[in-house]
Amino acid sequence: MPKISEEKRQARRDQILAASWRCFSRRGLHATSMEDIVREANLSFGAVYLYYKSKDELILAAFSAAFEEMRAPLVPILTREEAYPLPVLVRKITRIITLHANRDKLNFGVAFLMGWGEAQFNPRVKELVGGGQLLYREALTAIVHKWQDRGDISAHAKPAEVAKAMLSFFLGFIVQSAMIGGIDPDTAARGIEGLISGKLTSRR
Amino acid sequence: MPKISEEKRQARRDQILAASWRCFSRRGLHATSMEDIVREANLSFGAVYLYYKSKDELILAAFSAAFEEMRAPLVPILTREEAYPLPVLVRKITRIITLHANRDKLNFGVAFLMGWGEAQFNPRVKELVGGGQLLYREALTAIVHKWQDRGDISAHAKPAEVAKAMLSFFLGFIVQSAMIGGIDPDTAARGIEGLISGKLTSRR
Amino acid sequence: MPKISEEKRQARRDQILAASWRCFSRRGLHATSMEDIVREANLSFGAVYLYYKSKDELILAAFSAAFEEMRAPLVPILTREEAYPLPVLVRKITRIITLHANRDKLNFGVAFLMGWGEAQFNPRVKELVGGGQLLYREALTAIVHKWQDRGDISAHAKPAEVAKAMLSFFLGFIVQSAMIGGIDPDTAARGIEGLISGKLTSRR
Amino acid sequence: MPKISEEKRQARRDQILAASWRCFSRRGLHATSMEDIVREANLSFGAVYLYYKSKDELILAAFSAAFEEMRAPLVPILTREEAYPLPVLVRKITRIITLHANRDKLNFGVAFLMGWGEAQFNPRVKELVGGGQLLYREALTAIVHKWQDRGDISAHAKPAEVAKAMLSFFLGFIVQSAMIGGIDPDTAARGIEGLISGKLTSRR
DNA sequence: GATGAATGAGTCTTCATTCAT
DNA sequence: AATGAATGAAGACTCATTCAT
Repeated sequence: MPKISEEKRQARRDQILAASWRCFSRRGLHATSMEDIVREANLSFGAVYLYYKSKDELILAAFSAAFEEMRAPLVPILTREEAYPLPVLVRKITRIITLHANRDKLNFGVAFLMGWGEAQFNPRVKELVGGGQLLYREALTAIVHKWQDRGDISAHAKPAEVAKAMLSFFLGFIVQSAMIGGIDPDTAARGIEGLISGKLTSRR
Repeated sequence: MPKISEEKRQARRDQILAASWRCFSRRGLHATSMEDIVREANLSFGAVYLYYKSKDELILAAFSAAFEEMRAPLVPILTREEAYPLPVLVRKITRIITLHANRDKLNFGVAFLMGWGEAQFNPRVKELVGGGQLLYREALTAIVHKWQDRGDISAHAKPAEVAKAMLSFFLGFIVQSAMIGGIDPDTAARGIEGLISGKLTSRR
Repeated sequence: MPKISEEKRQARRDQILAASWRCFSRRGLHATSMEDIVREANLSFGAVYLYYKSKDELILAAFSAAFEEMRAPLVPILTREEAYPLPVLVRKITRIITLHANRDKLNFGVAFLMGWGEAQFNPRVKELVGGGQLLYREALTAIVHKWQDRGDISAHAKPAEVAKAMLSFFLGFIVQSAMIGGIDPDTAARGIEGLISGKLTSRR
Repeated sequence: MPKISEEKRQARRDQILAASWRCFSRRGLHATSMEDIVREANLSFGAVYLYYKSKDELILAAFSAAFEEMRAPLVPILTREEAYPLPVLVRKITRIITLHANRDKLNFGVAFLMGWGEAQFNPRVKELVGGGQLLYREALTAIVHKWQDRGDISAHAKPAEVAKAMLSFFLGFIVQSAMIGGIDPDTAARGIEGLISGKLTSRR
């Protein structure tokens, strides 16, 4: 059987994935039918099923690609030898999130919330997305360590806990952007800056 | 006149809503069929449709009730005359979120992500949930004002921006809890405390 | 059991029938639900079923009453001692049909076609309506006899056949009025007059 | 490329339409379920919906085809250069109606009344069927003109009115045949002949 | 490799009728 | 007599997936 060349094959997969995202971001996962995708990709049912063996497979591949794409530009920021100070970090990361959410003229912000919603009842998506979040959490923990070493934050703070707080902040930025808007990288950075500007610390 | 009493009627509505939530939190919105709900409520199709005129109506009512239930205990905390200091506020709010997410032996944490996912393509749910978030944002803005008045945070910070940062944090707490866990009210409070413990304010 | 008085009972039946016709003529037989009728009559399900034991019963009663109502004014015209000449007869009968079709501000013309359509698969309605038509045919036959006796038409014509032709004409008047309009009693009378104005008779 | 050929496609549509008519003429429009049609056509639900996108579409297509089929043999008779005399015209037209009503071993006479009944509350069917009737009316008007030119009927008669009277007669023939019978092309022709055999013209 | 017609279980929803009160 | 909440079978339609060509 004269198999198609590997590049051709990958190109087809990409074409299908791209079409899928256009559909998914337009109508949502469940409202998108395989027919929608087939049409959007200008392909046939048979062709799509040749490359992805089920709709679930396609959904998984779509989220995998999407989160992978966003991970790429984040890595250098998160692993930078000299950790960025908090407000800078916030601005840089939220900017990447925002860029990613609006790439390709797509309303891609929905993708995150769509993915999290799907993850609640789709173990494979949950593992995929959750796995990514765990990695971000670790990267943030490393940053907090550097801050502590550098004396930027209290030596008593537990890096893992601070990282969790930070991760929350970034995830929430995504939710807030998609749900009610009114927040952008600069706003977020200044907001965080304001938050840490005082000494509310203890008193409790 | 066997016209049912208003209480009886409300009881039925509650019964159906409760059954719906059991189904929704078990299988998700779209994977739950009307038949699932009908069975779970020990009722007939006709009876359910007597109280809610469509599945969409039921979904909307379900989210409306759920968010309302959480709003109730949140209000006194957010509107307290003397604003709580940040870490205390964080602990109190995240505790309510956590309690709410685990009430009735339900895995209710999924409800939030489910709702946000649904909201992306369901305008009525979006309005409902988004409207709630806007109110929380305003309440948080008022708190930041009090902090500023009290000298807890810099007079230069814009309350609206700080509130947005805080709202992000709470929303992200929900995401993180549901997706990867490892975070609880105490962890969150200490994490935030650690974050503001330094003087990273930097001029970038 | 203190049965309701007979008049009261009849009044209720009439009230239900009137409501039914309002619904039927608005939406058609099948698109009208029992609930529509119940609401239109300002009654309860139980009440309606107390007087008519099924929707079919109600449909039958409705047609029965409707055709009865139209039969009343037709009888004196059809049984008049001295038979009206054809154009006069046509004008009088079509006028009654038209009046009947528009009584009570109802678009009642639909009732005929509705009834005939229903009759095709509802034997009881067919018998009811068909029975009426047979009677009209007989009455028309008697008229033709008088015409023949009087010398108005050829002695060779068979009265039964001429009556059938006339009945066709009246039934078709109903169809044409309801479907495309453009015909009224005067038009019909003049049309028939024109038709018989020549001597196309034979030649064949 | 297994894209089905246009003939194959048309054959399938015809197969479905034929099955539909068998069902419709057996049980009526509303009593026929899509499942009935699916079974009668020996196809699957999906297949039927592949060719007709809703039951309404199918109903419309069915009537469209049915009325088209009858229109074909009627046209040459109605547009004949030398207009047939009335009794001949009546015999020829009613014969076609009768043939059409009994084609394919179907009780197809019901189709007309079914269609008119449906038309009362189905605008698209009304337009379809009504449009056809208007065309027949015009064709009949043209015939009456020829009769007048030829001196067959009075020059004072208005052709349009006479045509309306004639159309009524044909439509009524359909009703009478389906409802009570006892009428056939010969009877109809002789009946009309008898009707015009006199000089009832009278001035009322 | 590629096609798209075909499948049929599953979805939401309606509605005539009943019956406890 | 009268009420209207409740029933549940039946209806129209969708859509992920397969497979003959």
